[in-house]
Amino acid sequence: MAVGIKAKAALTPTEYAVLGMLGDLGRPASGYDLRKAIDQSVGLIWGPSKTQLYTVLGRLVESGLLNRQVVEQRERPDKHLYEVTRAGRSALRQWLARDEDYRDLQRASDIVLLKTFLGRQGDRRAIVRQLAALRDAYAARLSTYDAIWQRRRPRRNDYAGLALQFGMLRARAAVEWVENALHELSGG
Amino acid sequence: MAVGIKAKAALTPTEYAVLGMLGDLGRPASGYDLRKAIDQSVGLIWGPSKTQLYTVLGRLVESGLLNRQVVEQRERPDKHLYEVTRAGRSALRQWLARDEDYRDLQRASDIVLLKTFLGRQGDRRAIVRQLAALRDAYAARLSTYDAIWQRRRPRRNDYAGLALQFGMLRARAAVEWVENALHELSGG
DNA sequence: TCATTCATGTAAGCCGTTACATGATTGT
DNA sequence: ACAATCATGTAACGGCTTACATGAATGA
Repeated sequence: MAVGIKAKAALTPTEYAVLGMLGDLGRPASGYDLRKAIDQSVGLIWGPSKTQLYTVLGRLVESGLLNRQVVEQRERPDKHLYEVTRAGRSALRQWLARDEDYRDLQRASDIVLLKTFLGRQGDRRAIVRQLAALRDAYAARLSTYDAIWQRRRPRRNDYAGLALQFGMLRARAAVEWVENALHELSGG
Repeated sequence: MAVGIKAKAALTPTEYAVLGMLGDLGRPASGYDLRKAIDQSVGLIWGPSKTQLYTVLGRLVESGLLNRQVVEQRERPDKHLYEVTRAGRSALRQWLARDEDYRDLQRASDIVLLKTFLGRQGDRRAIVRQLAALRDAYAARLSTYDAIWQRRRPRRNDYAGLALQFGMLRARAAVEWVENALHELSGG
């Protein structure tokens, strides 16, 4: 066992996103670099604010999931280069394989999407399993929506009805996407 | 001006959700009642946890947006009945009419959806305006996605590509829904 | 006998946002 | 002369989650 390192049971999704993004880059990067990389890719799915990024990097170093090298610079603040440790890769892989709680569907969906984005760093079957679970959860949600939709009487300017439709559309889009993703990942 | 009441500049979306839900019910309700009502309706869009609900109700009373009556009960904890005040209705109407920041699209989208749900308590044109803005923001996001999609080379097990597709699907679904909603609200 | 309904909260803790701080170099 | 790029953070604040607490009545 390693000494002097606090291994937390689980990290926040933001921490995994940062860890995963650094792993995806495949080379050491500074917070500054990382931020730019994130903005152009995962950022659309999951992104910490600028200051959060630095805080998170610090936390990950403390947990032993990242290595930090300090590169001294003249006339500039020192640059910190971060690299994923073996423990970091292991933690990421475990998280990628761990099932989510699908009762908070919005949250679960965001997380599974993030996991999919980082999927090549983990076990394909685990991702597939979670995608299937996500599909089922959305399907269940869809029938909930349908039930509500049925026992609703039509009215003019039906704001609540419109909001409901949005939920249904979203759920349907999610199911479609998952079906397709499963096909790509199982067949390919 | 009212005395002894702290009027905050703006509330959190959660607070507006609670305020709006209570307004939507149209009758005084306890936290307990409210929670059940929320679970079956807005809950799918926006829902505070159980304890948050009580905290929020307290805050809204302090701000003068809700009235609280205590109903004494034997053998049970006293029941607190909440009712929206005139100031509360006014605050809700102002929020429903206020434009959002669409740079955080996920957030903006959730909020506009919530506003749509509560729309009948506000000015229809303001809702329409915000829906139009949301559509534009999603359209912009779509072209961002398209640009990224174009300059991406095909590969096997393209996890990142799958995640990207999800974003695109979602964005397209959102645009479609908004178009339809605008049609319903403008035409009706 | 055990879970559910009714009915409310407090306490602890933490993640994340916003504002503030520094400062040289390079391009317009 | 001004903005952007590079490069890092701290401080304050606050909302939200999770765990804990109480307790009678009712139905399976």
